[in-house]
Amino acid sequence: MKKTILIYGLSLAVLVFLLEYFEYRYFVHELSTEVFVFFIALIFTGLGLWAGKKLTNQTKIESPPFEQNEKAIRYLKISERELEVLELVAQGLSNKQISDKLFVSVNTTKTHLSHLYEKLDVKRRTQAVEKAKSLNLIE
Amino acid sequence: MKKTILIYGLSLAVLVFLLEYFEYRYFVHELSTEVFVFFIALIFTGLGLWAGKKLTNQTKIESPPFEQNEKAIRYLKISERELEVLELVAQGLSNKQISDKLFVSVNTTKTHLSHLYEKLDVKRRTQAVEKAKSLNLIE
DNA sequence: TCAGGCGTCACCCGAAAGTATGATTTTGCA
DNA sequence: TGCAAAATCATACTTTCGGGTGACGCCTGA
Repeated sequence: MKKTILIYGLSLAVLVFLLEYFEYRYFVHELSTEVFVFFIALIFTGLGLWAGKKLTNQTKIESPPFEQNEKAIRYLKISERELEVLELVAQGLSNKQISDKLFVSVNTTKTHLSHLYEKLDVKRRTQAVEKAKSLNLIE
Repeated sequence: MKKTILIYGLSLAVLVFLLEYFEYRYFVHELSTEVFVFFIALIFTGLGLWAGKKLTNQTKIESPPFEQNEKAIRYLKISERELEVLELVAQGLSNKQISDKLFVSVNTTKTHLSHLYEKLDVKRRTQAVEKAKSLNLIE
């Protein structure tokens, strides 16, 4: 980001300098002002395109990692443990497998899930996963 | 896309015309060439940025739609009906709801699902959805 | 200090999901 | 036309889920 802006600024300065230099020394008598302006326009359009690409690319790499995540989780009052269970459910694990992974009993997992269903306002685990993903709670 | 290019071209033409017009008539004696070039650079950088944004946005809307979809489905020998069931499962519907939606009995839905599990090499519906999405079979 | 949230666990029960097997009809293709 | 795959349904059985209820210890903030 900073680098992009820096490069853009430098290019701008250098180009302005060069163009003026050549304008004064050689071109002004041979080329019309239209052509001069055209080249400047062309070059800076290119620079704009390049800078735009850089900037949008960066925001596209930086933005995907959640945002609403935390906010929504807090709003829904979903606890740490519940979120862990939710993530494992989303991976397609059974209650038993989740329980083993978290070193708790199946009953505990089921309790967490019940609370999750209530908070997410769903009835089944598949719906919970669906909703959680759409809310960017997980993945 | 075409519209973007058209607008860009028109803006370019109009600006070049205007700038030259003003340059000759009024500015050339009051403003330095540096300032003139600066404004042109600024304006065309903006145009470049704008055009770039438009173009990248379009490619981002056009590219996502599946590719491996069909190929993978054929490879896994997943039938029409099975795919329908799979999609409904991914939406979090129960076997009963799916059956009602497809006007078949719950047993039929379960049969389709069994076949799906076998073809996808999974044991549960949540895993099936997980795998199907990662293979771009659905969504 | 006490209420309330969190995490843990248990038991019960009914519903949903999944397995296994077999049968019939439809359909596409050789 | 005939066969294989697909689609349909059924019956029976097992496993997993999910709901409801209650309980216990821990920690935190009022």
